[in-house]
Formats: sequence, C-alpha cells, structure tokens
Amino acid sequence: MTKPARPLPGGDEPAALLREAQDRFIAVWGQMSGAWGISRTMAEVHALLYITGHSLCTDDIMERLDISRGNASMSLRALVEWGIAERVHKRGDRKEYFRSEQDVWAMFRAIVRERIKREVDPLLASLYEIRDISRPAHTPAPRTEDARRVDDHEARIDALLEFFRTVESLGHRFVSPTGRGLQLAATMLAKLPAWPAGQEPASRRQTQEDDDISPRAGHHGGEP
Amino acid sequence: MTKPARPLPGGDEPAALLREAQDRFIAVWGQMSGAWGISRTMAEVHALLYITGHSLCTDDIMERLDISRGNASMSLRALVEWGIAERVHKRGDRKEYFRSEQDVWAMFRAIVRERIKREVDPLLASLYEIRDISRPAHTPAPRTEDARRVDDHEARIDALLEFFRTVESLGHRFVSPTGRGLQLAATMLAKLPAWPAGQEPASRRQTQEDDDISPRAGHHGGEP
DNA sequence: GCCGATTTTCAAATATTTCTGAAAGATATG
DNA sequence: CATATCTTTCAGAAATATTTGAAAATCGGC
Repeated sequence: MTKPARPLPGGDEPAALLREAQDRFIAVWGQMSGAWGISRTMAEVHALLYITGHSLCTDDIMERLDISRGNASMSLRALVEWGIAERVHKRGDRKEYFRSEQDVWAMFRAIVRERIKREVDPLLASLYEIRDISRPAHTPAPRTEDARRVDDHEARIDALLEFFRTVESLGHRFVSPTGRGLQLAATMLAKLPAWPAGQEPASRRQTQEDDDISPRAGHHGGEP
Repeated sequence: MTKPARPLPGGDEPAALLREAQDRFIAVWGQMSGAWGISRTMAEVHALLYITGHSLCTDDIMERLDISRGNASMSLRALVEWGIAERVHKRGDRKEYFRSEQDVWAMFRAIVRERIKREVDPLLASLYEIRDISRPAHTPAPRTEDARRVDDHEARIDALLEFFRTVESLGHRFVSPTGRGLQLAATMLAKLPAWPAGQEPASRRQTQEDDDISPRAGHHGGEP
C-alpha cells in the first residue's frame, strides 16, 4: 500500500482524509484500466475527474497526477472520444476544462458502446470472411473425410458468429436510449433472491476418450 | 493480411482452404486477446485448440504456432486455469494433450467467472476500504463545506459500489449452473424484434454551467 | 532408486506500449 | 495581424509485458 506519506500537515481533518480516499480511488481505478481496455493513465485521469466531481484543466491534472502535458492531453482527448468525459468552457477563461460523466450506468453504457464498435463489430466482419474461405471446399457428393472436417470447421465458426451476433444485439439494446429498460431488468435480476426451482440436472462427466470432437454448436437452450 | 504464402502445394483443395481458414481464425482470435484480458499467444493457442477441435500436445502447438516450449507451456497452463481448455491423457503415451472447451457459451461463462474473480471482487473490496477512509471525517452537527464534500464523495463511491455489486451478482447468476436460464433469456432478448412502445422520454440537456457536480447516485430505475 | 521422457521455471532478451518534452499548431484578444 | 495563451503532435526515452531457451524439476516405468 503506497499512501502519499502524510497528505497534509495536521493528519486527520476531513480534507486530508478526503484527499487520501481520492488518491486510493485513483490508484484502484487505474488498476482496472486493463478491464476497460484503456491505458492506466487514462483511467487515472478519469478517476480523478469522477471522484472530485470538479471540472479540471490540463494543468490541474498534470499537477495532481504528476504526468506530462502530452500525456494529459492525449488521455483527455481519448476520454472525450469514449464519451465518458466532456469539455467545459468557462467564460473569461481561455483554458479548457474537463468533467467526467457522473452517472455510473451512463459511463458503463459509453464503454460498452465503444467496445462493441472497436472489438465486436470487426470480429464479426472477420468471422464472416473466414467462413467464406472454406466455402469453395464443399465437394458436392462424396462424403470424404475432408468434407466432414470442413463441415465441423464451419459449424465452429457459425457457433461463434451466432454468439457474437447475440452479444452485439444485446449490447446495442443496452446502449440505446431504450436501454434503460435493460438496465432496470439487470438490476432486478441481480436482486432477485434465488432461482425458482430445480437443481443442477446431473453431472455430465466427459467420457469421450477419443480425439476429434464434433462441435455441439447452435444449442442455446438445454435438453428439453 | 499475412497469409502463409501458399499453404500446401496444390493450392485449392479442401485441406489447403481449411488450413488457411484456421490460420486466419487464429490471427483474428489473437487480436481479440486484449478483450479477454489474456496474452496474444494464449489466445492463439486457444484458437488453435478450438478451431481444430483436436487434442494437441505441446510440440504440436509449438510447431504450428512457431513459439517456444516455455511459452506454450505457460499458455496452456493458463488456459487450463481459466477453465477453457483441459488436459487429456492418452493411454500408452507419456505426453500430455490439451483440448479446448467446444461450447461457446461455456467458454464465455468461464471467462466471465475468472474475470469476476480477478477484477470485480478485488475492486469491490477496495471500494469498501475506500469508503471507510472518509468515515471518521463525518463531523456530527455543523454543515460545513467539508462535510458536504465528504458526503458527495461517499455518494460517488456508493454509486460505484452498487453498480459493481449488481455486476457481480448478475455475473454469478450467469456463471452458475442455473445460469442456463440467463443464457436463454439473453438469446431471446437479443432476438426480440424491437422494444414494445414509447420513445425516448425527452432530451434532458445538461444545463448546469457551474462546477461541483452533485452525484446523482443510486437511481437505477427511472422516473415512475 | 535410476533413467529417459516430458513439463515447468525463470533470468535474460525482445517486443510492445506508454510517456515525456519540446516544437508546431491553434485560437482568442487587443 | 501580432501576441500571448493554450492545445496537440510525435520522435525518442522509459517502462511494461511477453517470449525464449536452457537448466531444473517432475513423472512413470522398471
């Protein structure tokens, strides 16, 4: 635990404690950066903006986080691009200020939106392309070994396609203005005491000893 | 696009196309590594195991992906730890083989399970600690400026706490054996044509010009 | 308990990402 | 339109993360 060696002279008055809590939060949020797919500094800048609730300018951020101007500038721009911070102009002041989105769900929606755009959509495009590669390999009649392999391969790609289409679709729903409904649903679902009835069906041990597993694609339900 | 300069002599027979499709898939899946929070090689090893459907040994993997023994060993161990690959023993063979989970939803559940454990749970623990830091700062009576700041700070931490508690809870539900229900729900939700009725309530423009935003924490629903 | 086959480990080498700082680019103001 | 102020850019430096390869540990059979 690295705490900033006695934040302020006195030691225990509210301002000092607040400062300490903020610093801890910034550090913790910075460690989560990987989970959001952004750089550590970017997460720290966001943490600072969120936890203080203030609009801060580049110099404020440079000083508080002890980072370079370039780094601060890049991070802020990225946060704005991600839609989790916005530029604020103050009359009579040439400087630009920035403030963080304060609604946690809105923050999360912005992140989901960006990550779908940056990760899921390109992945889907690639999967469609990949599926097409093996298309011409379909021999018409003879059920050769190769033919079976190609079929299995395509079933695996199709299973991924279907999964990520579902992810994308759910994501869009969550992110869209209408998404508030999903947010509510999620909250309630999470709060629900427990599942109505039925235990684990039975332990289906893997007995298959052999190689060459056939893909059990497509099923989303379970056994009827 | 780097394709392995003519996979096999002939050029167009099924085996060659299959190989090409596999290589493309491995490359694409490797690029997604960041999204899963694993290293690129680890993702590529997983891609290879998934897309071939075979059980492969360390040497197979080293050769096909052109990586070192150590790297292959580490990646495989990690995949097993994550629960998306398993060790397979073949009678009369000292070598260890590995095969990937083939059910896409099961793979995803494993990833969610691990990431909750590695990211969400520690984050929650830290947030609880951070909330406690500012506790002693609560002055009893006088509504000072400091007191208000502390309250706002705590409201912000609480908003995050509530959000991540929801995430954790939903995650557990999804991951648990019972989670099949959630999977089904997700699939159906994603497939649903559109939202029943009602448009966006109205655009609530941010009019606040001043600093020092009060956190609007806690609300998950909307206005009734 | 020893042997050879296999896996694991880890310090050093390499690759990748992130950060800095100074210079170039904006932009409002008089 | 010159100036002062603020922002962005980007090549090189620094910090991180990944990979290698060879040595050490493990394992199963005899």
